Parts: sequence; C-alpha cells; structure tokens
Amino acid sequence: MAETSGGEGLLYLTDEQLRKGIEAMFFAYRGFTADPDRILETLEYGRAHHRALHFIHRAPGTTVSNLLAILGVTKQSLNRVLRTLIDDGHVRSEKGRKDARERHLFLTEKGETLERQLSDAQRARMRAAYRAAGPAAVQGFRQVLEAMMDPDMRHAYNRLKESGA
Amino acid sequence: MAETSGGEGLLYLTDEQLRKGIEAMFFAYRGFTADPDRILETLEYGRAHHRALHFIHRAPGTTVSNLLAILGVTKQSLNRVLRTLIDDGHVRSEKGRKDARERHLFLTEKGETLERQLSDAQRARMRAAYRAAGPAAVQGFRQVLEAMMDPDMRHAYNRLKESGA
DNA sequence: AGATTTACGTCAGCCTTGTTGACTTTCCAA
DNA sequence: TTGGAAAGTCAACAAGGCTGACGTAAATCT
Repeated sequence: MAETSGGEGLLYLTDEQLRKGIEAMFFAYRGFTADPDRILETLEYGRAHHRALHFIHRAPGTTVSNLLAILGVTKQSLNRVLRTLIDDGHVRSEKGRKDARERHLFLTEKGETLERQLSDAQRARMRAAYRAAGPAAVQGFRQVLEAMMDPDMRHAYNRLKESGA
Repeated sequence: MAETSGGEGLLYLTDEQLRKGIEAMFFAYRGFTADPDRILETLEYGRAHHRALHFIHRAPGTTVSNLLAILGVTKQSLNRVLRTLIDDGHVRSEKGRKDARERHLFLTEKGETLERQLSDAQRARMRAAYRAAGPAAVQGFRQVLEAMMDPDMRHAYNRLKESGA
C-alpha cells in the first residue's frame, strides 16, 4: 500500500521498530492481566482458572477436549483447575447426550458471577485503552494481533469471533 | 474521526468488541512467545532467561535493581536466572566504579549470540505480522498497547524507547 | 460380537518460575 | 561512625506447566 520505491515506507519494519513492538507486547500483557490477577489472588485462584472460566462462558457447553485445544495445555493440567472450579460450584459438567463420553461444561450462576467480576475488571482497562487510542488504532491493533497468531489459534479465534458476533 | 451523532462510532467499545480484543491478546501472546520458547527448550532455559537477556542487551550496563524494576519480579527470582546465565558465560557482572555496591550487567559475546538468535526468531514473526497488517495498523497496535500498560511500565517502556531510537 | 479407538479422569513425579522471610556482606552518605 | 541501600544467598513453598502410566465408559470399526 505505502510501499514507495527504494525501501522508504518500510521503516516500520526495522529491527528497532520490531524491538519496540516486542517490548510493547511484554509490558502491555502485564497490564492486561494485572486487574483480574488481583481479584483471583483473594480467591486462591490463578490465571489458569480465569482462562477456563472465560472460555466456558464464551462457549457454553463446550467439551473438555475442545477446551484443551483452545487453552493449549495438557488434560492433566486443565483437570487440576477444572476440578477445583467444579468442586467450588463455579462450573457444571454434564454428560453428553449424543456422545456420552464427552463432558459439556457450563458456568453455574456462581461461576457466571465470578466470570463477570473478572472480565469487568479486564474490560475496564481494555475500554480505557481503546477509548484513549480511538477506533482506527483499535482496528490496527486487532489486525496485528491476528497476524501474530499461529494459524491454528487464528482459526480458533475466528470461530469464537463469529459465534460471539 | 468516525464519531457520528448519538453514540454511533462508539460501537468499538461494546463488551463484545472488548472481549474480542481480550481473546486476541491471549492468542497473540502465545504466538509471540512460541518461537523463542522452542529455542530455549533445547538449551534448558526458560522465558525468564530470555527476558533477562533481552533487557540486558537493550540496556547494557544496567544494574540489578534496574532490571528488577523492569521485570517486576523479586530479586530471589531474578537471581536464580541471572546465576545460571553468568555461570554459563552469557552474562558478565561488573562491580560499579562510582557505586561499588551496584553490579552492572553486560552480555558476553556468547550472550549476544544467543540473544540475537532468540530475538531473530521473535522478530521474524513480528515482522511478518507487521508486514501483513501494514504501517497504519502497526501504529494503532502500538498506541493501544501503550494505553494498556500500567503507568509505571509505560514510563519504563518510554525510557527504553528513547534510549533505543 | 469382539476388538479398537476415543474421551475423560486420575495418580505420581518432575520442572520452571514466581513468592515470602531471614540473614550477610559491602559500601555510600549523612 | 552509623544507618540504610544494593546485592547475594539459603530455605521453604505454591501455581501451573509437563510426561508417563493406567483405568473406565462409550462409540465405532471389522
């Protein structure tokens, strides 16, 4: 688009610019997780619990293997977290009707409440950042992030995007 | 820019849009760390080592407390990582001349080589994402990320940015 | 019908990387 | 000269990743 002749217009691809992007990702991700982390701490939960809650909220009835694929962890790792969430009454696990081997996961009311509390905190920061940067910047933000994903994750992301729109 | 009348133009601030942004951050961060992680694995190092190498490369001669502030971990945690990096000959620690309590940290040649290997991998993905999204998107990307940081981290980030430019 | 595969759960053990708390050494500065 | 800052270290602990092995129920293939 803005590719002019001899290499001008490509200044945004210099190592220096890329390094800044890398550092921006690092520092921003810390901010991104800071607010929910503070809430989780008081509940003896961690980021892993938050992620599970988020995606179960987002795709109610999702199966365990589905969740494994999205989160990219082993079932042993997920199970530890899921176990506590179920025991604490935040998540309900339901035997599949079509395929009884599968477990479908749902948030209970208590789970929905917690999820909302966590995501309210996270969204508040996101909203402030979006508002400060403006709609055009947000579009660019999303474009770059999407391009940065592994293809598999991009597909998972787009599937969620569609279902949610 | 696109702010039309009664609340239109604020559609990018809906909970749905914010949720997509949150998911984009999650999936993108995974991609962001995937390539260096693969290299680190073969060296029995972890992400913490990479972060230390990155910031020592970026700010040669930085002190331990400086690094602690930037990385946001305890000195015990950093020390474990720093210890192995020094023992393996990637990092050199030098007593301060002005203030002999301080240790100034530098990468050795070996350390520079490793840092370059890691950051080449990470930059390659970043470059591909930048190229795919274009310069305008990149600007938006950086704006949103910067707005998302905690103020302290934003300052640290900007100090690095200046020194590096 | 029987064999195989899939989905899930669980036990055990390991690693990295974060934490707190306590203590020491060195050294600057008031 | 003394108080406090910078750094290093020991010990113990927790979260949350991992692998490997094993068991069970249910679906699917032969």
